[in-house]
Amino acid sequence: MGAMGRTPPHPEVSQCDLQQVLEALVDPVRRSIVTQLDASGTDLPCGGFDIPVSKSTATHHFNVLREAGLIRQYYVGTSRMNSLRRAEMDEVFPGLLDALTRQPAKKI
Amino acid sequence: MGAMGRTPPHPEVSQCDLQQVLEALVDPVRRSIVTQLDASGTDLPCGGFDIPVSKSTATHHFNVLREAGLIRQYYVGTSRMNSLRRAEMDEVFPGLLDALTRQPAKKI
DNA sequence: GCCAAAGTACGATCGCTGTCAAACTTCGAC
DNA sequence: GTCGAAGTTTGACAGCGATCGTACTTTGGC
Repeated sequence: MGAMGRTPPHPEVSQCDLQQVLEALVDPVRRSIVTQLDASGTDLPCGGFDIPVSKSTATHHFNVLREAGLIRQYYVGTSRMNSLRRAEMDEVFPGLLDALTRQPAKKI
Repeated sequence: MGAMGRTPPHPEVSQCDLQQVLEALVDPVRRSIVTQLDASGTDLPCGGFDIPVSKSTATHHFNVLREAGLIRQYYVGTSRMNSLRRAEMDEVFPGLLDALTRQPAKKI
């Protein structure tokens, strides 16, 4: 058991910052990740997304999303699973994710 | 009558792009402009906002907001008035401005 | 006509961030 | 134990965009 076995830090819902959430969502790749998560309705591993970037760049994007409070991450084997914190986000920023995921998920 | 007398180009509501709108709203200064416009309920001249930037920078921000479709601009004397295109935005991106202006307008 | 007020246009700068490749770590399967 | 799959870490790089000062334009008031 090493660093990979521990779950990374997640912000509390109450201390989520709108500015940080917006900066996370303004990137097309990250917004696509959120949209895909929302559409799938299930948790997905990092490799389970259709995004046009390298693995290291993907890692970066997932970190930004997690630090903003948008997703929760946990390990299952070697896979890092990603879960959309939908209900929590709706609680703090009602209507925001609705407004963004309502849009047709454009190809990026 | 010169360049100042003509109204600058405004995008149609139908051709407003979510990505562009998000990029416009992610900047704290611009988001503050939108929030102040929404709160005031009236049109305001460029000089009528509480924003911590120079005049030339302010011009840039207003241009970005206009090109994204968020505000409408027209001249009254030497003043350039700014009007929030609230209803039109609500039509294309329902809930978006609601979610953003609901937040307490933080000091920037 | 002259001047001040309100913005605009133009460069220049500077920091941030998205990107990748390469090397590394961890875990599961065999 | 070896190997491959899945991610991470690190360092480097490139491009964008927010910012400012300065010079300029337009308009209205006197």
